[in-house]
Amino acid sequence: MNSQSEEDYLKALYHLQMESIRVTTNSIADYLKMKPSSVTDMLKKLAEKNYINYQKYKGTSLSKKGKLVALQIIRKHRLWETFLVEKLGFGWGQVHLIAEQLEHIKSEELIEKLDAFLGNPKYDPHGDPIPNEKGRIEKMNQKLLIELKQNQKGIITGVKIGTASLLSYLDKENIKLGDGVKVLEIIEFDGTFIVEINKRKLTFSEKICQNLLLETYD
Amino acid sequence: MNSQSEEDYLKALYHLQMESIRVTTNSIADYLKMKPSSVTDMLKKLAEKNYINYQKYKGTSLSKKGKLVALQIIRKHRLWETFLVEKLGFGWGQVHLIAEQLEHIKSEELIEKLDAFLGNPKYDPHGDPIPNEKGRIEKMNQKLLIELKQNQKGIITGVKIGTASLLSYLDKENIKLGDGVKVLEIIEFDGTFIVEINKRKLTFSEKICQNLLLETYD
DNA sequence: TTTTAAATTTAGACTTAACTAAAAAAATAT
DNA sequence: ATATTTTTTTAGTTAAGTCTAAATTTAAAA
Repeated sequence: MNSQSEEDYLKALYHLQMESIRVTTNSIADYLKMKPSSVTDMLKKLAEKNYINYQKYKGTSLSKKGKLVALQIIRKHRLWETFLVEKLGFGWGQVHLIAEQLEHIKSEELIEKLDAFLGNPKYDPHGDPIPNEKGRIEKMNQKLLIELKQNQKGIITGVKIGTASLLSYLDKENIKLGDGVKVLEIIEFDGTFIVEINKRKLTFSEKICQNLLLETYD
Repeated sequence: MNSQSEEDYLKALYHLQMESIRVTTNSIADYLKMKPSSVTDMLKKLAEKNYINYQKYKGTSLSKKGKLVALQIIRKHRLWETFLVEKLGFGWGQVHLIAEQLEHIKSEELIEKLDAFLGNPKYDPHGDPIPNEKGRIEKMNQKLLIELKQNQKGIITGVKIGTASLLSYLDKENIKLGDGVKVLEIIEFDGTFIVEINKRKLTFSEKICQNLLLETYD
């Protein structure tokens, strides 16, 4: 059985590995808001348990075993987020901290029953894919809004970075996952997009377009 | 903010206080499967925080403040148990250990939304009352089956002690909360009850009758 | 009432997971 | 190629929550 702390490290490792294969001690410390010396201690422990490949001064990567554990925690996190939004009516932005706690609850059966209760969802409320019990993730054909050309269409599937301020802006404008988007016009001068969502005409800054993920038909 | 361990002690104190007002160090140690010396340490800490009234060698009782915290944890525990049984389809007997973990999740909003989602239930799947946000518990007029006379009727509301073997027996016989019971006959020799439940005639040993709680009409 | 037994507390040790400060290794700049 | 800076590790400390063993207090028995 793994401690909460061990699970947090494995999850962090997984996320940091998305960016670069070799993960440094400092980047983990940054991510988890801890001191590098604490990270070193834990890395030794995780290496001992064969969850990571670790060599002094050389950085770290998840082993197959460690990656599986990380994906199972991410699975739990995303299923709980889905529950909180779909069933309890929380907003996009409010669920992360709670799911961060719930993901550590120990019970295989619980998570499989929760999965079934939610209808075996493939994606969480932020549009991130939910790994299956074996850690498999289904990738989808996603693009950022900013990559689209005039008159192209897509369906909102998530955000690139789930900043609270972005999520609350989307909430306020009543924009949800699954909403269809059509690019009406792109203003060359400043990269602003004029789009249509739910029959409403909206103006998105370049920064917003860099953060909205869409599934496109192409 | 209270630690998980502190919460466990407060909850234990509450349950032990149902039996006798002064709770002894050893009884707590027994209940929590810890050593008495560990209990003493924690009692000092809880006294420091004004959650309990504690005098060396004299036993303990919950303060008003401590009782409220205990009741809020019990509230969470019972709401989660209700969720697990009603929504996820767990059986009576399987939910305790999972709820024991879930009860420590920190979020006022979560628990209020969960409560609403469940339809503000008054009783959990074991028939135990669910305290409200302020720690108020509604008592009901409950009797043990063994207290009934011939021809009296009642509705099953819970069990006195939720032993796994009793719960699984009830599951097997397909006996659920809310089922009506009528006492057809009491065998004087060994205290066996012949009862009718869902139009079926069943024989209950004295021991079972000592553990089945009913709401009666009198 | 004195002795013995049981309950409780104290004292000191251990584990986990954090920390600070200093040493060592690696990377970068001159 | 050497000096300097940055990164990483080591060594030692701390806090929470547990433990064992010994000491103390209270309760029960002779």
